[in-house]
Amino acid sequence: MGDLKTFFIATFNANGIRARMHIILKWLEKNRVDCLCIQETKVQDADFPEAPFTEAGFNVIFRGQKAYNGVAVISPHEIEAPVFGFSDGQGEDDDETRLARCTIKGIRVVNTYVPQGRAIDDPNYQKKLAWFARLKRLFEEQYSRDEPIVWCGDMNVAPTPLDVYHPEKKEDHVCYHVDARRAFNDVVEWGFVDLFRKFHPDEPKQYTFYDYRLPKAVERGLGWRIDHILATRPLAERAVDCWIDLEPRKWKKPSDHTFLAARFQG
DNA sequence: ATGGTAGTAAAACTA
Repeated sequence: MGDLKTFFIATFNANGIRARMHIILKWLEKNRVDCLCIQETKVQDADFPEAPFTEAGFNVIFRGQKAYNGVAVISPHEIEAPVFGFSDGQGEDDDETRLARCTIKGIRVVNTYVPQGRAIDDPNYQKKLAWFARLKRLFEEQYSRDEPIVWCGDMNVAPTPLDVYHPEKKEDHVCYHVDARRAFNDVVEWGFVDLFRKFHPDEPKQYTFYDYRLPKAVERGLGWRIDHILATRPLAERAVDCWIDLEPRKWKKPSDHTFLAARFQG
């Protein structure tokens, strides 16, 4: 159990948690996080590999479905007030397998796997834009920008031209299109600070996702920064670092995403 | 040129 004045959080799109257990457990051994948020667990709750986490001393909450989506939160501390989905009484689909919320060490954690959108002329893209708007409304109605909140996960948005390779060719991509960036930024502007950019304001080629289908994508720098950790301003003032950890990419059978971590102090 | 690989879970579908 760490000092109550520090908080260490990370986010990881596992792309199938059962195929990534060796990576997650090894990373947790090396990184004594207070909270790890996972997306794309791709497993229904009955088959979730809970025991390896509890045996290693972690609490875990999860909500998944067969083959797609799925979120989990792992912590050595008590995971208070877990809620899956928006629980806002607004949408027909509550998206419980894309949104996990809880409180850990007095910090409200929001873990999201934002819909990718498929294509800008696909109805799923409009659902993506609406998803961000619904999330913003959730923050407006159930949260305060003055309290310590961390919003993290796979946002499926590269916020600026610095955050994707060949941005000039990505204007019609669902993860870079102007409307997707605006929808994401609208939520950010409610009251969040992008912690990676707080510490690396102008660094190019800092990516969290490399498509499996592109040969030697990491070596060639063909990536996207679409996984993010954001904090409300009072909490962001306590942040001391935020970094992309590419080491797990060298381990066997890595995910197409990697770990993004942030540390708070004081 | 519109591919490519990976996970899930059992043939496509999603990313």
